[in-house]
Parts: sequence; structure tokens; C-alpha cells
Amino acid sequence: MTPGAGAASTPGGSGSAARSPTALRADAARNVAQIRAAAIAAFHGRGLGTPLEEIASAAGVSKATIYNRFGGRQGLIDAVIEELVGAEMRSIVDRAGQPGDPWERLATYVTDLRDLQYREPAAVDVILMAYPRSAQVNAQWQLGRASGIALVEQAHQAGVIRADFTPDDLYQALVANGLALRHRPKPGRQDYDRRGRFLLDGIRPHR
Amino acid sequence: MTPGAGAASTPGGSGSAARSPTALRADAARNVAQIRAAAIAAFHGRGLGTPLEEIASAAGVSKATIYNRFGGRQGLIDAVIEELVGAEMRSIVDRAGQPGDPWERLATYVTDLRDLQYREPAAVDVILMAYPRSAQVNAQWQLGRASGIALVEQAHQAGVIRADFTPDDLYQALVANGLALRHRPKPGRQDYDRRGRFLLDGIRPHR
DNA sequence: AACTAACTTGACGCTACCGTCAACTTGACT
DNA sequence: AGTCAAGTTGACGGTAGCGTCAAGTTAGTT
Repeated sequence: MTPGAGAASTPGGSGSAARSPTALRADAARNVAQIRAAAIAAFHGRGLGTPLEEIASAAGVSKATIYNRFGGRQGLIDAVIEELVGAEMRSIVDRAGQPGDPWERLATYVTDLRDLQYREPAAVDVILMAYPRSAQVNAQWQLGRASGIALVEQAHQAGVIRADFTPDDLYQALVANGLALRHRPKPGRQDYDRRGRFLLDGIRPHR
Repeated sequence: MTPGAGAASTPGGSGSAARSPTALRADAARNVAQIRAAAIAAFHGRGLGTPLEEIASAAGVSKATIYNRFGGRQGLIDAVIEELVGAEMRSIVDRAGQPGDPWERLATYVTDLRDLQYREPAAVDVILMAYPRSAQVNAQWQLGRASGIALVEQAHQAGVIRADFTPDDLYQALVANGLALRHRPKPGRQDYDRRGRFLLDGIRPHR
């Protein structure tokens, strides 16, 4: 099953093609590249649920070719999610892992993740785990999640967030935010950021 | 079009049926009652988007009969929404309109609406305006909305909420909450209520 | 008990998407 | 320039829901 799976990784290399037994024919390699590009654009605009037919026609191929090359939506997501949100997600986690004031780090993490959700619909799908069978997406989210848990714990130890706040509360807040971005018209940046501040102020220790 | 529309209102009265020209035949009146009951149960369990076929079979009729008697989903919603959420919504608004401490009244309103959302999926649809063409639903939500706006304004005058908080922020918070209830597994009551407290604490004036 | 307007419904066509396959086309090697 | 494995695709069948209508059934009247 899933014949050409794995083909998406380094289809051509650069110059010298040794023509390994699993190498793609030139037309197929071209299609892989076009499909990837179309998928990235579509996922960026509409999220990971974009109809495959739409991506196929944007890539100038038929829907069946996506199945041939990537094995379906899961495989296609796996092939582009790193480029789409992986780098950003990692940089957010890195930044939050830097030494510094626990509250600042948590606030930065929340703000950065909310910003990513605002800019990138595909990131919303990652956080909502809308396609949990995709290994890449799962890994991506585990990364963010582990970081969030650590930050909440450290903030607790420093006493800078209310005692009854749990890591899951943080996750649910991000989920609710993602659902709003997914299902409602995008708020203006001003409004969105202000609401982010309300969230952060709500989790500090009682006055 | 929509032949039997309006039939849902007082189909039988009580005893003396004067057989007005628009009166329903006995079998039709029975079906109306069964459909209403099935719709109330279904909407309560699954929200206003429950497939009509499901409601029809629960009522022991065919889907087409719902169209005959109520003119479709809109009409069906109109026929039961009052019983489903109207009374509760009005009581929440009443309670919030009582004289008293502005903060207490706002907090009560938020808590009550969140509680209603938790208990009644149909109320979530009302707040999300998932079926905006339904006059009843619209009226219901206008009621709640107007009350919310007034409460926020009064709280501002009393200086008990942060100056940058808007009525729309309140609405968006309730929407995000409704979306979470709609699209994710229901949290436990403890967790849900705690998160409601975070929300309220986040909108008080800065420490 | 015959009549007929009111009523019900199975079956249909429609939308929008998914995933598959037999038949065709073509790149690459000889 | 011939061969054929690799590759592509149009067309299909499946899911899940909506809204409609011709044909059949029945309540209520005479």
C-alpha cells in the first residue's frame, strides 16, 4: 500500500543523481515538488483540512497523483508540516527554554504561540491535533506541550502564577483560541492581543 | 412554500376544537407533538445541528414530514427554542438586571451563561448564532447580548473592570467557550468552573 | 360506504468530500 | 525506434447530509 511513500524526502538532491532503486522518474519528481508547493500555500491559507482536489488542481495534477506520491492527506501533511510550522514551533520552544524570569518566559511562550496561531492556520491544526495520525504533527505538538508543562511548573515553583492553574488549563486556553480562529472571522490584531493580555492577567496569583 | 408553517403553535388547544380552517388533522397534530418532543430531546443532546433524519426517526415519522409541518430546520428550531433555552436565558437576564453591586452582577451573568452553555448544547448554538435565519434564536440572543453590553457599561462606570475591556471581548470569550464545548470533550465541572474564574479575574482592573 | 382534501413517505437528485483502480501515457534505458 | 516499468488520471463507488415530489394512504365528512 501507499506506493510512493517516502518519496517526498530529497527527491533530486542537487546535481549528480545516482539513480538509486527507489529514485523517482523526472516527471514524478516534478509533480512532487509542485504538489508540495501547492500544499504549503493551501495549508497556509486554509489549514490542514483543505480539500485535496483543490491542492491537486493548484499543482496541475489530479487528486490521484497526491495519493500515488504521498499516500493521502496524512503523508502530504508529514511532508510539509516541518516547513510550515516546525521551524517556528521550535524557535518558540527554544526562546521559552532560555534562562530568565519564569513569568516572563511563560508569558512569552503564550504570546508567541498565540501569534503563531494568528499567522498560521496550519499551526492551529497542530495545536488542535486535528490530524493525530500524522507522526510529524504529533511530534511537533509534543514539543510544544512538553515545553508548556515545564514552564507552568517552573512558574509555580517561583510562585508567579496562581496555585490552582494547571498545564491542562493552559492547553485548553490555547485550544479555545485556536477554535475561535478556525471557526470565526479573524479579529483585528489589536483586539486579539488585548484578549491575550486578559488571559495572562487571569492566571497570575490573586490580587 | 413551507405549507404547514405556523402549525406548531397550539395545535390542539385543550378540549373544544372549533376546527378553524387552518386546523390540523388529528394524525398531523399527533405528529407535530411527537416531532417537537423528539427535537427537544435531540437538540438537548446534540445541539441544533442534529440531522433531521435522526429526529424524524426518533419521532416515528419520515424526514419529509418535518418539512411538511415545520418547513425545515429553521421552523423546527423556532418551534422549540423557547422551551429549550428561552426561559433560562430570560431568567439569567432578569437576575443580571436586578439592582446590586455591578461587579457581582457581571460575574453572575458570566457564570450563569457559562453554566447554561455547559448544560445545554442548544444554548451554545444560540450564542454562536449558528442558525442566524431563525427569528426566535435571534431574538433570544439579542436579549442576552443587550444585557451583557449594559452590564459591561455599568461595570466601567463603577470602575470595577479594566478600562480596555469591551462588550465584544465578553462576547468573544463566551464564543470561544462555546466552541470548546462544541468541538472538544466536555471538561469536568471542577475544571470548567475554575477556568471561568480565570476569565473573570483577567478582566478586573490591573493589580 | 363513498368520497376527497389532508397528510405521509420512499425514493430521488443535489452538494461536497474521500479513497481506489483499470486503462492509458510517457520517461528512460537499450 | 522499441520496449516496458513507472507514472498519471478520469471515472467510479462510498459517506453524510440536505431539500423535494409524485404516488400512495387515511381522517373526517356527507
